[in-house]
Amino acid sequence: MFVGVHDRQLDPKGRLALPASFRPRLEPRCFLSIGRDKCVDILTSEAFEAAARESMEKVRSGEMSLNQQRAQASNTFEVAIDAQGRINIEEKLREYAGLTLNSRVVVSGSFDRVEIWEPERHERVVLMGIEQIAGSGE
Amino acid sequence: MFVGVHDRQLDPKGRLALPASFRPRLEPRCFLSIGRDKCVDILTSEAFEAAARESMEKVRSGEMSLNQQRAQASNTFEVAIDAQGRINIEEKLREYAGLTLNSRVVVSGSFDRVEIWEPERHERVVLMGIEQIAGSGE
DNA sequence: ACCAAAGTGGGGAAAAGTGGGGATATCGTA
DNA sequence: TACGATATCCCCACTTTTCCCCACTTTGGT
Repeated sequence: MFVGVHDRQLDPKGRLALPASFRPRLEPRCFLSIGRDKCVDILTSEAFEAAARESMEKVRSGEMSLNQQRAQASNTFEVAIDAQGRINIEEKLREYAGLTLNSRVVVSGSFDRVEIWEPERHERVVLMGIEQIAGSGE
Repeated sequence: MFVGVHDRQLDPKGRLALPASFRPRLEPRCFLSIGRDKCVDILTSEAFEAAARESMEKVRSGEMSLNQQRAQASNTFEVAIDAQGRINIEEKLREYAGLTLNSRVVVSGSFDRVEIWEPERHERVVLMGIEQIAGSGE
């Protein structure tokens, strides 16, 4: 399970150093995709394979449209992890999540996957989540 | 699995450089065919063989007409990949998908196959797919 | 205070993408 | 059948991008 948040610098070349504790499960390669609420998802190879198979099965059975499969596949990128534990984040994904070169980003564990966030956006969604947790006890 | 989108130039001779990450699975030769929604499908030899066998089986069992098989076969072309990783796209397929010589095209992974699109058309189908994904969560 | 590990930045080599020239094959026509 | 025109394929060359490697800085632990 992936947990915890980590502040990171997105370097001028679009590279991001993964938290050391996440690396063993993501190496040697992982999959980046657009996540819900404008973040970038990092999936392990296993998780991606399972998701892709599930989609193809749903298309075959008519539960999912071909365009949905196309959207999912064209917004997913296979990336290698370099010797320093970094990945490249494609321009398309950076744009989707509002990530700027040469600035701070938040890398956040979310149990079954890792998410990359623009810091302010992340703070907002976490605050909303905390309020819901606190409120639910009353 | 094939994932990701890649912008490419269709050169004056009708040649298209395949994304390097797709090549190992498509070499030394692959099959081009008319795809759904006016795109060109690229199939691996294995995927093509499987599709052809399935069609023949369906014709035998009466699920598919002989004319459908004829249409499928006559719109499929076996193509070689040159030393630079490029394929030739037949005029017939270019016309079907609205691809123009000397202009940009989109090469898009779709898990089990690769698709070649006229850029605007591709953007439209992906947007439709995203809307359907977003809508299905409610 | 030192050492080890993690994070950050940049330069250079290698690969990917793109365009074009020329040899070879194919077809039509004289 | 010979010839010319056309198309196809193969190879070479240039440009751009990517990625691999090295090195410095920072952090945390002993």
